[in-house]
Amino acid sequence: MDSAPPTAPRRRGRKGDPAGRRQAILAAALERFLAEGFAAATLEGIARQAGVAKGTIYLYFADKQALFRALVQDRISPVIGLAEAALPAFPGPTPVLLRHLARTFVREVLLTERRQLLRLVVSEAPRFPWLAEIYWQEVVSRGLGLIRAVAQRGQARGEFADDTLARFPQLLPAPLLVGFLWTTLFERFEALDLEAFVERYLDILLHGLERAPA
Amino acid sequence: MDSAPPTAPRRRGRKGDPAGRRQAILAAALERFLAEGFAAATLEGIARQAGVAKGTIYLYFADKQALFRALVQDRISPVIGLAEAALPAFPGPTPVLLRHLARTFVREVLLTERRQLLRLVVSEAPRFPWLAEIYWQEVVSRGLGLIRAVAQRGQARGEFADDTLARFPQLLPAPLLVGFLWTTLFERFEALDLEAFVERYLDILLHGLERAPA
Amino acid sequence: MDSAPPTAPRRRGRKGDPAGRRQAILAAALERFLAEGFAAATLEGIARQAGVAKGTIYLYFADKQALFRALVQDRISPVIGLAEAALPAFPGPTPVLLRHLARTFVREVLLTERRQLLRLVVSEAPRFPWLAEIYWQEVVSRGLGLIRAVAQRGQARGEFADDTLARFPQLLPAPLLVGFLWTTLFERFEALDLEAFVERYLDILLHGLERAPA
Amino acid sequence: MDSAPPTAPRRRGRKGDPAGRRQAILAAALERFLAEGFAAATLEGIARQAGVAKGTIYLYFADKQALFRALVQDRISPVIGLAEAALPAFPGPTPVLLRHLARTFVREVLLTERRQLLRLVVSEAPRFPWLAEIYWQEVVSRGLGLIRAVAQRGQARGEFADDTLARFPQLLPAPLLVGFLWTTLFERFEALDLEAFVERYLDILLHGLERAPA
DNA sequence: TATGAATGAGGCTTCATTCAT
DNA sequence: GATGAATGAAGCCTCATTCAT
Repeated sequence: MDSAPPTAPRRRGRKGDPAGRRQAILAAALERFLAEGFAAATLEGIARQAGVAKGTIYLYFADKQALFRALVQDRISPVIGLAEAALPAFPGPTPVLLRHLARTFVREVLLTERRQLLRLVVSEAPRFPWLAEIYWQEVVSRGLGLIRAVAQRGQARGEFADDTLARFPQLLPAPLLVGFLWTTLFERFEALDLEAFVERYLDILLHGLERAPA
Repeated sequence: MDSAPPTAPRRRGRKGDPAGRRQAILAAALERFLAEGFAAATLEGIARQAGVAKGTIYLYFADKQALFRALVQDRISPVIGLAEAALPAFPGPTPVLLRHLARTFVREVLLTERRQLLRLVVSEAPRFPWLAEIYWQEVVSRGLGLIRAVAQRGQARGEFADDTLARFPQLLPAPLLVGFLWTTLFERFEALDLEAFVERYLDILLHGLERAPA
Repeated sequence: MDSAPPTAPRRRGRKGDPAGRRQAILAAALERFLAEGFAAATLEGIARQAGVAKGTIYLYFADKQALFRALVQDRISPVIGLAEAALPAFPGPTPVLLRHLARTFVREVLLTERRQLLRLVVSEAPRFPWLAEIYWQEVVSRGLGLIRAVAQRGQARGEFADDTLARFPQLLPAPLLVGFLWTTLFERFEALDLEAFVERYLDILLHGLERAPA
Repeated sequence: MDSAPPTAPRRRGRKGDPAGRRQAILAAALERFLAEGFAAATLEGIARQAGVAKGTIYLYFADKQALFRALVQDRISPVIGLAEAALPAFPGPTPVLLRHLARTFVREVLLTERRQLLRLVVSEAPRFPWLAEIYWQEVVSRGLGLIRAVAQRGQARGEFADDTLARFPQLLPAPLLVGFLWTTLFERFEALDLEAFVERYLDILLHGLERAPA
C-alpha cells in the first residue's frame, strides 16, 4: 500500500535486529490481547502477527503471563510520564492547568490505541491481581498524586474554595472514563462529541470548585 | 426404558423442575463467567456449581456461546427496570429526583454483584459484538433516555438553566463509572468513600446545572 | 490369532467396561515405558496401544507421572506376595526351602515380563526418588525380610553354621541379578543356562552356609 | 572479520584447544546423561556445562545420538583395561588373584561415578541396541574372558576342583551387581557394608570352588 | 571455527462437545 | 430427560537442529 520501500528488508530466516524483535512481539501481543483477551489470545496468533516462530517468543519472555506483564509495564509507564512532565512549572491559573491535564489525557490516551490498555486491565485484573497492582503503581496512584498537587496549588493560590478536589481527585478523570467506555463500546450506536463533553464537564467542575456549593 | 412408572419424581434439591434447571444453570454460569471470564470459565465448573451433569447443559443451550447470550439477556434487562420504575410520577423537585436516581444506581448496582456484569461486558464485548448491542439496547439507551426525560422535566419546570444535561446525559453516570472502577480494581490500594464522593459530585453537578456556567 | 470369538465386542465409541479400561491403559503404559523409558514414552503411543483416546487417560490418572506411579504400585506389589505365600508352613529342611524360594523368583520374575519392571526402576529411580522408595517398601524390604526369616529358621534348626545369611541376605538374590542383566542385555551375544547357573550357585552358597568357611 | 591478528589465542579455561573441546563436551554429556538419562538430558544443559555454545556441539558430533555413542565408546573401553592390566604376571595363588580382581572392581567402579555408566546402559539399551553391543564387546566379554583365564589358571595349578568357574564366570561379578543396585537405589533405606559383603561372598565362593560340592 | 538466535515439530494437558446408557 | 465417560482438536511450552554472522 505504501509506496515507500520496506525499511526492514526482512530477510527470510534469522533476522538481524535483536532489539526490534522484542518490540515486534510486544506490538503483536498487544493487538491480540486487546482483540481477544488474555485467555483467548493464542501464542500462535501472536507469533504469526509478529512474523516470528512460536518458539521465538520464549527467547524473550518466560511464558504467556510474563509476556502480558512485560506488555503492561512497557506500554503503560510512559503514559503517565507525559502528564507528570506537563505539570512542573506551569505559569498560568490552576483551572487552566487542570483543563490542560484533562486535554492531554484525552489526546494521548482516549484518542489513541492506548485507551485499549485500560480495557485490558479491567478485563483481566480479577484473575491476575498483579495486573491491577502494576496499573495502580504505574498509573493511578501517580495520576491521583498529580491531581492532588494541582488541587493544593489551586487552594494555595486562592483559586479553589476548599479541599474538595484534594479529597476526591477522582472527580477529574470521571468524564474520561465515560469517554473511554463510549469510544470502546457504544460509539457505533450513538455519537458523542467527546471533546465538547469533556469541556462541558470541566466547566461545571471548575465552577463548582471555585464557588464551593453547600 | 424403565417400565416402572416414576411415581416418586425424586426431586433432590432444585432438580426435577424443568424450569428451575434452566435458572440454576444460568445462575451458575453467571457466577463462573464473572469470576473467570468467558474463555476461562469451564462447562465442567458451571455444571458442578449448578448441580447438574455437563451434558444436561446441552439440553437447554446449544453451546457455550448460546449459554452466554441467554445469560446476558435474562439478567441484564431487569436491571434498568428498577430505575424506570422509580421515575413515573415523582412529585418533588427535579434535583431531588436526580439524586434519587443516582443513589438507586449506587445501591442497586455498584454495591451489589451486578456491578460485575459491566465488567463482563467491557471484557468480552470486542469478541461478541452482540454483547455490547444487547447492553446498549437494554441498559444504556434506556438509562440515557431516563436521564434525558428528567433533564427535560427540569428544564420545563424552570429548575435547570439550559439543555446541558439533555445534551450530555452522560454527566450523571460519570462518577458512577469511577466508583465502578474503584470498587472493582483499586479498593485494596486506597479507600474511597463512595457515597460521599457521589454526593459531592451531585452537589457540583446540580449547582452547575441550575446556574449555567460560562 | 486366537480362534475364540472376541470376548469384548469392542463397540466403536463409548465402551461399556469402566473397570477394564483402567487395566488396558496400565498394560499399554507398562509396555511403552518398558520399551522407551519414562521420558521417551508418549501418551499418544500409550493411548493408541490401549485403544483409547489421549484424553481418556486423564479420566483415570492425573498426569503422566501418576500413571507411572499407579503402574508400579499395581504391578509390583503382587509379586512379592507370591514368595511370602510360599513360605509359611514349609515342612522340609531349610536348604530345600531356600532353593524353593530362589526357583520361585526365577520362574515368576526372571522368566516373565515382570523382570522388565526392575529395569524400569533402575532406569528411572534417580530422577523419581519415590520410585525407589515404593520399590523398597513393596519388594526389597519384604524380600530381605523373607530371607532373614529363613536364615533364622536354618540357624534355629542347626542347619546353618552361623548368622552369615541373616547378616547378608543379599547373598541369595545375587545370582538372580546376574540373571536379570543377562536375559535383559546380553543373551543375544552369549547363551547362559540360567537354571543351571542358579542351581550351581545354590550348591556353593548352601555348602558355604552349612560349614562356615574361614 | 577483525583485521587485527589473533596474537592472544584467548584461551579462557579449556577453550581454544580443538581437541580439548571435544573432551569437555564428552565430559559434560556424560554427567548430564547419567543424571537425567538420554531423553531428558538437553543439549542446552550439556553445552552450558561444557562451557560451549549449543551449535558448537554439532561441529564435533552429528546429532544427539552420535554424541551419546561417542561418549560410550570413549569412556567405556578404558574401564576394562584396568582389570586386564592387573592380571598379566600375577605371582601368587589364584584365589588371591580372584580377590584382587574383585576388589579392583569395587574400588575402581562401584565406589566411583563409573558405576553410573552401568545404569545408563541398563536404562537405554532397549532403545539403542548398539549400546548393549558396545558394552558387551568392550567390557563384558573381555571381563568374562579375564575370569575364564583365571579359572583355567586355577585349575591348571590344582587350586580349583573343577571347571565350575570357567563355565559360570558370572559367579564372580554377582555380588558386585548387588553392590551396584544397593549403592544406586537402596542405600538410603538400609545400610550395607559393601566391602564386608563382598569379602564374605568371596569366602563362600572360593570355599565352594576349592572343594567341589555335590 | 564458534556462536546463539531462530525455528517448528512434537509433547503434555485441557476442555467443549457427543452419545450410549 | 439426564448422565458422565469418551473423544480429539487445540493450546502452551520444550528442545533438537539449523544457519547467518
